[in-house]
Amino acid sequence: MSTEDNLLKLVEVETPDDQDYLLQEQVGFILRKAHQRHVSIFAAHIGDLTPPQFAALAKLRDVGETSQNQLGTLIAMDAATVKGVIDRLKARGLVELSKHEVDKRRLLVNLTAEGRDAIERLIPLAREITQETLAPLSAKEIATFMKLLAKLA
Amino acid sequence: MSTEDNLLKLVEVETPDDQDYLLQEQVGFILRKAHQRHVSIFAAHIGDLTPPQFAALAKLRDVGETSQNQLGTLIAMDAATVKGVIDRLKARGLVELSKHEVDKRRLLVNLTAEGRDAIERLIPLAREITQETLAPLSAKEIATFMKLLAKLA
DNA sequence: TTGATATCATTTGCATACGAATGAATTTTC
DNA sequence: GAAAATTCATTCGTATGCAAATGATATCAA
Repeated sequence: MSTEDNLLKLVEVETPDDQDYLLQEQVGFILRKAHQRHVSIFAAHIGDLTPPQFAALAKLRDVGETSQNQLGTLIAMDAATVKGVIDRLKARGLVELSKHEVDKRRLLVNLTAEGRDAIERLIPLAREITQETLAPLSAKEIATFMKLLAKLA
Repeated sequence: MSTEDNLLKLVEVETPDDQDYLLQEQVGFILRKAHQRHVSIFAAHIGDLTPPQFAALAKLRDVGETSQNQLGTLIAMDAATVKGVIDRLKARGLVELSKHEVDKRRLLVNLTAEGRDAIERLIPLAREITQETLAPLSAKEIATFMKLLAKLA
């Protein structure tokens, strides 16, 4: 290999050609597709609730009554988004709202009896959703993948 | 360990307790967060274009003129979604639309000169976005993660 | 104590994302 | 070649998702 060839190769390594950019190989693009697939699997198992709605119910079950904002933090939703989700759950009678006695800014959210029934009933289906989402991977691959995915989230 | 303990353990393995369900450990939830983080990184590098808009431009650069539907397939967007994306790109003069001469159903989409300039200019930034998204992982971990993620998408 | 800051919630505006319904054009099938 | 099925695109309705602006309340600091 000539000196010029080596120089060319060096340049190539440090400033990749635009031809090299393949959308289908970028993390962001594949991440978006993987998420889409999961949402689709979710909808096939749980038709009458969205993943964010489910997340709100599941988290309320874990922590009990909290403020709307705090719930948003726990399920990674900003204030504007969580409001819409809670509004819809309230309209369906799955959660109830009340005012914080001391701090009048806070809007407390809690499961209703019906909401509690719903989330208990749905958790087994959620397990299936997780399983089906991970079905293309072996048990060992799942462990590896979850560890790395967690680092990126 | 007593026979009863063993029985209990067996039952537990096959029908996990609802207490075991932790939202923060479910693929779907973490996938959503990882995607959110990526979008946030994207926005920090490329403020005037969204990831779907970028995907449309990048794919048009790869394949040249295509129908709107075909483009949607290539970038994993349904017909309704891709229409909105293309409408906005058209309004900004980055793509142009024309009718297919033979098949009158099809709406052809292509980059304008400005659109081509834009995508060429943005690709280096997109490389940085990919790098920053994957920054929490080592080179070896990146290879493993991308392989497994691709299986899920 | 009051003035500055921070927090909680709401609203508006914009951009995906997708199911379902519709209409137009093409292809398949018999 | 006509009927049936398919494909392409649009529209509508609903649901995230987030930035930015606003208002109410709470906390901090001088």
